[in-house]
Amino acid sequence: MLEEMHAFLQREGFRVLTAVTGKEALAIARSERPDLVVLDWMLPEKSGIDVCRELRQTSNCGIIMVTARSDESDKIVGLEIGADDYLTKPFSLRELASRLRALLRRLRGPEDRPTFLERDNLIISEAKCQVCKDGREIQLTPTEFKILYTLAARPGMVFSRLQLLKAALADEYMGYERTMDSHIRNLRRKLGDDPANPRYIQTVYGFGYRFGEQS
Amino acid sequence: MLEEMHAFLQREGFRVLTAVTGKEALAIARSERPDLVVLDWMLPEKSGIDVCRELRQTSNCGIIMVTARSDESDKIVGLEIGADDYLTKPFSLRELASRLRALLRRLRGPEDRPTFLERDNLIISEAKCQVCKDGREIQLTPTEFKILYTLAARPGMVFSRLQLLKAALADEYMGYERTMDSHIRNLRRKLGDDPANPRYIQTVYGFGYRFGEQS
DNA sequence: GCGTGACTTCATATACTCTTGAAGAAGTCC
DNA sequence: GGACTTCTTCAAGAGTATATGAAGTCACGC
Repeated sequence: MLEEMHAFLQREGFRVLTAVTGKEALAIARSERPDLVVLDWMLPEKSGIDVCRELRQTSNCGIIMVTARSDESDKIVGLEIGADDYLTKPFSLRELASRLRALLRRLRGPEDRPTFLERDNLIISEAKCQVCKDGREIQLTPTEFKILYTLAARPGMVFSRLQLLKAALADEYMGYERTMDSHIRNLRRKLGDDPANPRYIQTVYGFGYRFGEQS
Repeated sequence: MLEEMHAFLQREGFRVLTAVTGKEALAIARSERPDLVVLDWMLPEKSGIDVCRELRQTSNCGIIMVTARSDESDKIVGLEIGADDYLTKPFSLRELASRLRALLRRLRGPEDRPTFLERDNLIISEAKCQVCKDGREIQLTPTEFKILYTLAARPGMVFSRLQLLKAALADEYMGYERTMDSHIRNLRRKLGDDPANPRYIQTVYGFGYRFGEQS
């Protein structure tokens, strides 16, 4: 079964390493640092559960447990102990591959941002670098766009002026912090935001700015 | 079944919102931005698959599909389209809860450091620079916020006035120590803390202040 | 070159926060 | 209870942060 799985996953485009015992698995995981681990519950020398627990102490990799034990309580133990998914034999290899890909997507997750954000009556499209309000396009400069996108990606979260400048321009930006005030002013004007009571870009005195959470 | 699930997950500590149609689900997801979505394949008006696809365009939330269709190809479609997990009916609610928790663990990501503190009926969010009591936001000044955060990060630990001033303002603060008394007074007033018998910010005579331990 | 648009800086007005000290209340110790 | 220390309260002035308009710098295409 191990060989079958190895061959199939390799054909699906994964780079696969295998181990026969729990000890071996841990050793390989430590040296090779895989993105994903497929773990059988029943292993010689060390149970899959123990391997899972030990792995979790040093690694954030995705773990899918695979086993013949279909008891509900076993599944729950596996999941609570740190596994991301739990498959009961028999299962299809294609399903395993799909679950691995889904998990991988999640692991890589936070980086790949959605291609557009919809907030209130604004649509912010990263792919097109364009912003629409009520269906009408608003012309923004590149810097303004990046600032707005950074803010709108996490509504309610407060960003300092420096954080925003670093996000919008170079990461090593070392200029005048008040520059951000000007960009914010221009953004608010273009978005039709009332500075006294802003709907989109709100000032957080002493900290910076945030994108307003709609209620 | 919807009601049963709602009740069970609520008992497990999740805050649950429900929708009966796909359209409704999308509307709620957009306005409430849930961390997790449990999605049935068969929905009136819009299929779970469509909802999943649309959700993924704007949201990075965890999605578990739940369905009576146990076809391998259905599972694979669901997973490839953006769902994180796929459960076939009948399934146990306890397993669902475990899978939700596993997914949540993954969503919250590698930075295991929580960005907010929850004390008693207060929620102190560092990312949002905002404090809520009983769900209502309390407006604090930057200094007040930093003092409260410092205290609440270590309940029961006593901080001297100077320590708190250095934490909240510059580390080289060299002013009048009694300044802290004013900030504490303002904080207690805003938090609704009775100075004679404070619940949150307690005076330690001769030493300083501490955040009250609750248990 | 010159004009244009994008970004930055500056000066000023305005808004908000922090600090201060003194008086009185509360706590501690003998 | 008395003497002493420490804490709370208060309001006004000093101090700091933000908004805004205008002007300066820079790169790019014509």
